Formats: sequence, C-alpha cells, structure tokens
Amino acid sequence: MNKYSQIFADIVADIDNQRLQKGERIPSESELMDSYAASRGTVRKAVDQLQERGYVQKIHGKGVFVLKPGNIEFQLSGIVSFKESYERLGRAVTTQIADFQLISADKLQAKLLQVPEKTELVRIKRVRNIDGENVILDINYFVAGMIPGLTPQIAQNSIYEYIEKVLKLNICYAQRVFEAQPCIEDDRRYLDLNGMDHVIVVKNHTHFYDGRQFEYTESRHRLDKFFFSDIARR
Amino acid sequence: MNKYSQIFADIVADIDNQRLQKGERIPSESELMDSYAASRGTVRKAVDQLQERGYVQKIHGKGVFVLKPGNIEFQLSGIVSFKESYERLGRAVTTQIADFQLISADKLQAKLLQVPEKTELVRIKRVRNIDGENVILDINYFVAGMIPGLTPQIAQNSIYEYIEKVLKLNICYAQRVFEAQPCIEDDRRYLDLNGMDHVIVVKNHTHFYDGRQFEYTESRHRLDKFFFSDIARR
DNA sequence: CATAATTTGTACGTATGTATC
DNA sequence: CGATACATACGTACAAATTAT
Repeated sequence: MNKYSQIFADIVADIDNQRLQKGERIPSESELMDSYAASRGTVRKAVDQLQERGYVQKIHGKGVFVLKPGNIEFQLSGIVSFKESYERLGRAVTTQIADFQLISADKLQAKLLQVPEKTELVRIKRVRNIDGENVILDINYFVAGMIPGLTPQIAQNSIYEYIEKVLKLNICYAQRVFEAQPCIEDDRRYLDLNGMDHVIVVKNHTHFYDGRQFEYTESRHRLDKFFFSDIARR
Repeated sequence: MNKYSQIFADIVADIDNQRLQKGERIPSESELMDSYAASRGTVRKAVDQLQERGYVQKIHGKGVFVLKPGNIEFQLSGIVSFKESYERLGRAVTTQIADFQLISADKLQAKLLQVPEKTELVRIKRVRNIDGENVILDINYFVAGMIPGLTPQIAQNSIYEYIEKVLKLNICYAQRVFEAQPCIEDDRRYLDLNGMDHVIVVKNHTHFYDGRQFEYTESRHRLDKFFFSDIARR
C-alpha cells in the first residue's frame, strides 16, 4: 500500500474505533511526519483525503478536527448499492431474480447507455427483500460485449464483485440522478407498495476507468425505505 | 487568486464554453506547467480539484479527459439551496415568508442544533413558488446568538449571502440527509400538493469553518419537483 | 499589546515509479 | 524500446491564521 494510503487508513481506523473522537484534534502534520518518517506532502495528501471523505475538517492555524462520530457509518457516497448499505446496517437483505434476458437495445436504451441501437444488452431485474418486505426493484442494463459471462448465479451474488475480481475491470465513477416517479407496472408487480403510488428512482450511469460506460441502472425504492446522506462543502 | 485556483477556473471556463469538449484531453501537466510557469505540484492540485468536482477523469499514462458536456450544469453538490438551483435553470422562483419567529429550543430542536434546551432560535418558514405553484417548504432554525440581526427582509432575499457578506462568517460544510416522509400539516397548509401524500425531505445541519453548527433546515419538496444529481467514485 | 511558537496553506524543485502508446 | 503522461515521495521556503507567552 502507498504511504499516504496507510496514513489515511490508520486515521480512519482510529476514528472508527473512537480512539479519535468527534471534535478531537488529530496529530499535526509535523507529528505525523515524525511517526511515519514521511514528507510533509505525503502527510498532507492523506489528511486532504480524510477531509474529502468527510472524516475531518482542517482549520488554518488550529489543526485538523474529527467530524464524524465513529461507527455511525452513514457513508453512502461512493459507488455502493443500497442493498450493500442496508447490509452494512445489519439488516436482512435477500435478492430474487425476477428477470434475466439478453435483449437488443431500443432507441431509449441505446441513448441511456450511449451505444448504437440494437447493441446486445443483458437486462436484469432484481427484487430486494428487506426485513420480509419487497422494497427495492433494481433494473440493470449491461452492455453484453463489455461484461462477458454474466449468469443469473452471478446476479444472485454481486455483479460488481464479478466485474472487478473475475474480469479484473476497473469500475471508476457513476453519474447518478435521484428523483421521485409515479409507480410503473413493474413496481406494482414486484414491490409491496402498501398503497404508495410513487417510488424514488436512482438512475445510475456507471463507467470504467477508461471512460467507457458499461451499465445503466434504475434502482426503484419504496418511499419509506429510501434514505441518502452526504456531506456538502462550500 | 491562488495560482492553482486560477488554473482550475480557466479550465472550468474552457469546459463550460465547450472549448474543451466531452471526451477530449485537457493539456498535460507539463504543458500546463509551461503555459502558467507553475510547478508540477501546483498544476496537479488544480487538476485534482477538477476531478473531485466531476469535471474530468485522470487516466494514468494517457491523460486527463473531460467528463461533462459544458453548460449542462448539473452541479447540485456543494451547499446551494434548491431554490438557487432552480433559478440557475432559468425558472421563475418566488419566495413567500410564511412564518418568522423567535422561539425557545424544545428538546428535539436542541438536539438537532446541538445546543442546550431553551436556547433562543430564529424559526423561519418559507414557501418557494416555482412556475406558479407552491412546491417547496423550507423550515430553517438558526441559533439566534450566532446569526444576529436576521429580519424577514433578509429572509426574503438570501440568508446565506447575509451571513457571508455582511456578517463575514465562513459557511463551511453541511451534513445532509435525504428521505421521503408522509405529509405533515404544514405541507398541506402551504404547498400545492395535487393529492400527493408524501414529500421528499432534505435535512441539513450547516456548520461554520470552526466546526460550530449554526443552522438546521428541513427543505420539504413536492415529489414531482425533486431531483438531485452527483458523481460517485469508487 | 507585542512577540514567538505552532499549525496549516501555497509554491517551488527534484527524483523515481508505472501505465500507455 | 523509447517517449509521453500521470503517481508517489522526498525536500525547501515563505505566507497566513491561531494560540500561548
């Protein structure tokens, strides 16, 4: 691991284990330089990343202070599915494959994935059951040529893990849009809506490191099971 | 302005004006070093910030590539109200002050603002009218002692502008949570709900540079007028 | 109130490593 | 293989904000 990544990871661990508590000052740059035998630039890079991810706040002339209390991992920034987030909160999440098909891109799908019409796509519909209720419907479209070997068995587990660990492709960034929509037929069919007539839709355009888009996903959430949190900076 | 901020701003302008188009490579580090007579570290800092804000993607060995098409300013990251966002999209937004009161913090409010009970607060309820419909209800709680001199006239314009430009206080970061909620009485009273029985609530804990929280806000959006977009990174 | 010490911010320079072409 | 481009890491100097003396 890089030196700055090591420093970053160590301090994150200290915050998560509450060895560094909310409001407390972390070691100064010169202290970190000494304890890691690192240059100032290296130490600063680690601390900058801590701030970017919302762990700390740097204050000129004073020091660097912990923002988050440990363990209350609210971290929904980064590319993680909401299924993973719920699992991290210790909730029982099961997945049911509702649909798994090779299709040919129509006009709309071609535009959403930025590929020519009639490109081969894998469409997967998965229902997420949390604490006994069907509350999330994930509809994924993958460009078949970019993600070879997809099977329902893989979809039952983690597709991202397959892409990264088996295919060794680097997932890099996703453009996301959140909005509310009136329920569509699939929502009524697969979800326990309890009379609700809207869902929250998270639209996701996911890209590789080299800029190619390989996926478009709609994650459709029952209203009462949706939440999202982040830290915004001025 | 700093050197790295200048480089950053220039490249952002080039992207917004489409002089640099989506997918195109921006000048390499050594080219930027030459044209700005800057060190490599300075150039890299500017480019790192471009990537953080989602303008570009750096690829090792290849170059730095523009992600966003210009002008389609989707930027809802950062501390901006949804009112400001709508205005930037060229929509007619008007504000009506529904309530402006000095109150004493009850138990819940004290917790949300991290102050003792009975601390003096300014509570402001504002209704945002977009294209002729009342669609957003903002409920702000300010710690009165931290934001002196607030008036309905200021609330009619921009409170943040007052805080930053008149009081010269540095707004720094906000912890936000997004979720859907069933409508409360205030929603039914002030918003044109068109029969919808839920709203999207954005809860906002806003802090100064020195870490003090000065505000708690709930921004309550009619379902069909809510949207949010960002870029997530692995 | 002034000064010094501490701490973070900006900027420069250099060397070496790694990925892409 | 060499050229180009980004990644990591070292070092130095001075500026600016804060706190202690």
